Amino acid sequence: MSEKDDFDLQLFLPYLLNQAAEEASLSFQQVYKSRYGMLRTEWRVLFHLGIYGEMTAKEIGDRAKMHKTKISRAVQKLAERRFLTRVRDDADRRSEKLSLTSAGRAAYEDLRSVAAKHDAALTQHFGEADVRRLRDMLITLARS
Amino acid sequence: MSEKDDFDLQLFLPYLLNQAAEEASLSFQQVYKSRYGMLRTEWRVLFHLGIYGEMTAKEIGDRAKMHKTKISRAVQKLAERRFLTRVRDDADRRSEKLSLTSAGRAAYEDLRSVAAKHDAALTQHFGEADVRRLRDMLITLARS
DNA sequence: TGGTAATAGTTGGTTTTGTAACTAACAAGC
DNA sequence: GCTTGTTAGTTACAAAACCAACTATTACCA
Repeated sequence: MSEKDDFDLQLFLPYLLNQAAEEASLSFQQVYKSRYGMLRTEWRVLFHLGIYGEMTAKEIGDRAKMHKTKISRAVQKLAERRFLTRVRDDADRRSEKLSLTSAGRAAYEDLRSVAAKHDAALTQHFGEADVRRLRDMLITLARS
Repeated sequence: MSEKDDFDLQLFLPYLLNQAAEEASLSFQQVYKSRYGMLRTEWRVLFHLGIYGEMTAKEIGDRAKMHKTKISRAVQKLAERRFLTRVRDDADRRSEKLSLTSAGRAAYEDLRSVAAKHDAALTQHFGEADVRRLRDMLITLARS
């Protein structure tokens, strides 16, 4: 029928955020998928180790708000591909210290530069102040 | 290792958008899931029909950028629950005109009011101009 | 200490998604 | 009309996510 409802789905923040997130992730996804056969959780783990150095699965999960089963499987994949090594933590033998191998670091550095370029491309049409404000608001929304 | 990398993952737009989208969707998700046992694709289809009235699966998919298999499954679920009816289109007998039943409309109206309140809650800490600019930028990102 | 509870991480089974092939209907050119 | 190509929607199989139960270890505390 043609009577249009007044609710604007396109402006509903959860919907809009999702559409933007999906679109924004697409081109980067193609790179880490085609170049390294990675999934989203895997590049995220890779990046955490690349950026922060040695971490445990728990620490990564806390920081990225990802469930431990996702992390566990991503770590397995990355370990199989020799992108990271796992060393039992002597201070707490339940957990393992994860860190990148040189192959892992090379992959990270490659993807990091792709990510930086991609981010710049995404924001190039906006003013600098707007982009700063956008990120601020997104951070606030992500924390709430 | 403790040398911190300079790349800031928390500011990387695809990552940040995803975190914000997930967080922002959470409370609304709890409602449509607990109250109607729906999945994301299902409330989206419901909303499209609620807002725009009679549509075909194709039209919904185009507008929401969702794959036709997702739509097909969501439509099946909603039809089983008697939230919508499917009438073969005589002008093009491959497709079906979908529209909400009164039960479907009631569910839509209920969720629409939840959505509106939720959206207001999400944006309440920002200024009006900022929210407008945020939505504009997200729309741009979603389209690119 | 010893016993209970909490935590790090893994595994198994179910649900959901993604992909490709399929059916039925339409379209266009000859 | 007939052939070839396209499109709407479904289905089947594979990949991935989700959730709950499990092991091993540590923490708490009487």
